[in-house]
Amino acid sequence: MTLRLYNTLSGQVDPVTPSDGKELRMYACGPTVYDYGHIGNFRTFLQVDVLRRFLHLEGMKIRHVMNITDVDDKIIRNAAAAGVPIGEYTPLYEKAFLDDLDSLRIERPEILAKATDHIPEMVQLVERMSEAGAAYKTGSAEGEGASGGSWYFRLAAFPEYGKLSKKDLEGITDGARVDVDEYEKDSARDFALWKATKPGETSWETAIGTGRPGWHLECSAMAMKYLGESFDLHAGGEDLMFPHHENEIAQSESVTHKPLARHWMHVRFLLVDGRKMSKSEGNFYTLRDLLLKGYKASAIRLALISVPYRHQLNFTFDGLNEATQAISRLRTFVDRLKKAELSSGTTPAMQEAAEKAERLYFGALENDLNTAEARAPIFDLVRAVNSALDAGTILTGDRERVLAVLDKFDAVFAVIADHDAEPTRAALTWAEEQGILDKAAPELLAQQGLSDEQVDALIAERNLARKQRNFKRSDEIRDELAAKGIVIEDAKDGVRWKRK
RNA sequence: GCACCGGUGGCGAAGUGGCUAACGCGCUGGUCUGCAAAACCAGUAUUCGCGGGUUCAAUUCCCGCCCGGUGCUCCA
Repeated sequence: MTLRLYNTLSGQVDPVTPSDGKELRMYACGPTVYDYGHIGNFRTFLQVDVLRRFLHLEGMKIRHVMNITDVDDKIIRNAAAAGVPIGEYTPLYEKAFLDDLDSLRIERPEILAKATDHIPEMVQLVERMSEAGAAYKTGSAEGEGASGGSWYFRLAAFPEYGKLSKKDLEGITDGARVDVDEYEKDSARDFALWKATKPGETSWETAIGTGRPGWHLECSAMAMKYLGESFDLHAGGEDLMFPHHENEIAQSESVTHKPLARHWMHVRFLLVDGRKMSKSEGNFYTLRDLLLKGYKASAIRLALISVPYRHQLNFTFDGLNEATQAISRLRTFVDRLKKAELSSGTTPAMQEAAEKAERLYFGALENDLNTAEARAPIFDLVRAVNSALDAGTILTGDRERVLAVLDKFDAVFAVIADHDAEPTRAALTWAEEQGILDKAAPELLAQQGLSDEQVDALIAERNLARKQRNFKRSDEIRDELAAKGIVIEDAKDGVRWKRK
């Protein structure tokens, strides 16, 4: 009954447990808010969401910290290009990021920590590293009252460097592909902790000089502030393993001499159409791009979580369509089951089917979050129950049991309960504000323009036509609605419709 | 170049040293329907990149090759 998760540090699948026996303390690297998030970003955040949702489902308490990097080179560059200070530039993208999390039903971490709110903690950490002989300052302005000068981490002071990514430092020659002595580093591989700034650049005046933090510093400082010097789990995209996480370890452990995190989880990158996603390849998609193309947030979520986190996911529009259909099947099923008229009682067959599905579902997720395997028993159950509904061999107690299993599925997958209207509407509103409404799918716009009342009116007209056996007119109406993304189902107990 | 991951039906994707190789999507036929849709049933991989080896037995282990991807540099 415990999640076992691959641990990059140990190289094996280890149980995930809170070291204090009460609350799991985890840190997951968040975004740099300089642009809108793309599906690659969200695959990682989504898989971390699957992790935390499953831990919750298994009854674990979590304290999850995520950083928001709101100062770095790209932000400074983009803000300068836009002609605004970074403090005016980043809030826009920070809000966009949080809105996108909501769209994808990614639960908010307990603590969101912004880099610029934690400069004192970072400065303090540099001071501790300096005392430990792991950090040094360079630059011509060195000396009393010096404001310039950058701080670097002295790799030579941390022999364990490379233990996470299993890199052999011996094999990496100094200066091989590193900027050569840009700031007079002792060793070319030493990394920046604190960057000296030129006059006019964004900077903070601190005890260690005037400048701005290096990227790796914030995560060490904030993780330790909120989670302690040693915590349970640290997660992020595979690219962060080296150098980012390796550097976090070096910064923290060189002063604490304790493992920063016991367990390290890394989410694999995705491909798009079989290639690495990049703007130059033309296969680069933000969440908003996809919503405007008419894909539902739930379908995007399912497509991005259905391949286990340690496997490369090949993202395609076929895959998105598949996810759309799969969700439709699940929602149609739940709807049907809830509305079915059943007699009271339970049947052994249904109870057993539900029990089996639940057992296999939990087993698959406990085994390194195998989301692909976890889906299978749920669909098996859906088929079995649909069959029973057809045959009339299911009772009210069975329904309760089956719905309870589906709830546990949705507690992690979060795709059955329909929250799709709002993200789509928000994306359209945003597109309008940006003046890019022409990028939206025509069907989407048509559907938005059709109110429930209008649909009901057309369906009433169609019902009348059908009663008069005027099938030509009734089919016309059905086609008309279909063109606007409305699907009609003539069931025994009446007509149902839904927005596609 | 060095290192790592993967190649399973039309597509996506699990899985295991030996029962009929999950599940989803798609497609074909049937039931139901005015026709559809939904749902159910049946069919859809004599076979798991190629070659060799280990084994009573390999898709699953080992070796080689081919192909795809990734890391070694900012990147989720």
